[in-house]
Amino acid sequence: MSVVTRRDEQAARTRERIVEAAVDAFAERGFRGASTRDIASRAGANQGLITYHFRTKDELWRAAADRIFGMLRTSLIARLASSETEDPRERAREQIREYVRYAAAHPELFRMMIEEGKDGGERMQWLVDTHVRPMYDEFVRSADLGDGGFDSSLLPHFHYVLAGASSLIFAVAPECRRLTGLDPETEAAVETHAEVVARLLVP
Amino acid sequence: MSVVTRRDEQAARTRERIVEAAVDAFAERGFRGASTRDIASRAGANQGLITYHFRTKDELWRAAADRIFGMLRTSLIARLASSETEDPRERAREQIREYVRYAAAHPELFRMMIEEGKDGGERMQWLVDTHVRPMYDEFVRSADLGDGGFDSSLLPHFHYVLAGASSLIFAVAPECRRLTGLDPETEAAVETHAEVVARLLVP
DNA sequence: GTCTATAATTAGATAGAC
DNA sequence: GTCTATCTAATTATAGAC
Repeated sequence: MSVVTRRDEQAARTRERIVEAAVDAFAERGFRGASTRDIASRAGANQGLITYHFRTKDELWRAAADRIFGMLRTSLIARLASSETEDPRERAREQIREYVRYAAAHPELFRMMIEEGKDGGERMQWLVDTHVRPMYDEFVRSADLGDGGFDSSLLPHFHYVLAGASSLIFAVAPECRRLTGLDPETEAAVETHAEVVARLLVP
Repeated sequence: MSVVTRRDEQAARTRERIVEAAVDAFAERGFRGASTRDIASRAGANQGLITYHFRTKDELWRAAADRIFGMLRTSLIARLASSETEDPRERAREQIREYVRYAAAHPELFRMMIEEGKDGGERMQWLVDTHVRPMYDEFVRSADLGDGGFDSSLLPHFHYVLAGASSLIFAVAPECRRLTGLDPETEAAVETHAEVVARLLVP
């Protein structure tokens, strides 16, 4: 049947570069603000290639979203498996710390959630159904186990408290630097933020 | 000198309508995503009028930002003055609840902070210097007084934890509805969220 | 002051050479 | 596969009639 040629590999690499450039561009400027010409330029490729590999800007956006959320999922799963402590509260804290560390390393995710979540458009619906709901279900499950189960009607509130408290400082890192003088992207700041959030949510 | 004519009043009302439409449009779509034609259309006015009243899209954006942050400031000051409890911790909680209520009523503010704070552009710098820093200074002052003063290097973290935890659920209300079934814009949900945030931050 | 008409850019998508 | 050239539509800002 099909044979993987050198040309196929080169094309796959080009496609990858475009997706990575798209992740950055969409996170920085949003769907409308990012232009396919700019994305192609960042990837060192031609604008026509975007049409060739992805057909439309919308499909390119979906490929970028797949990449962002796929990375989060594998990262969280890896850490969950390697947890060593027995105390359920300390385990919950470590999970929160890991979530904060990911938010620091990948502010794109939070920016994309805000960008699309604020309106009820098709991209938001696709994002929720495809990527956010599986993660939210996991959050609900671990919250139920971890704390002996509190009023489940509070879970949506806790979810958005956790997400907002963990991510905002990294999503607006340039603002944080100018406003407070603190660079939230240093490792020390990330660990401090992780500890603050973990201790507030699991006292 | 100058006399306020009926025509002046009409012009002032037109200007106001344009500013209000701009607040909505910029919050929904960001600076790039919002078009002056759309803003004029929402205001029931002509696109040429934006140039007449504001010269550029950038100046219109500044007028919209002035309006958003001006409303927050007057709202918070009014509530601070009317506080009745003596217990400093309960006073701090009431302040947080009021912040959450404002975030619920005006998700535009949070959306604008994210939209501009994520890059280091001129609009972010103007926004921080003009509107955010005075509010942050007030936050630092009241945090020092309220809790007998903790490590001040943690203040930036607490600030962004408070802002993110309070605002995210309302900033992405359509997503919240689809993901969890909860409509965060109902009064009951707002009060629940206010209580959750206040109790987490001031146990 | 408010409007219409339009100039100058820039966008996403297409066609076709190589 | 990758590129250049181009089409159509939408953008901000301007010019000028009323």
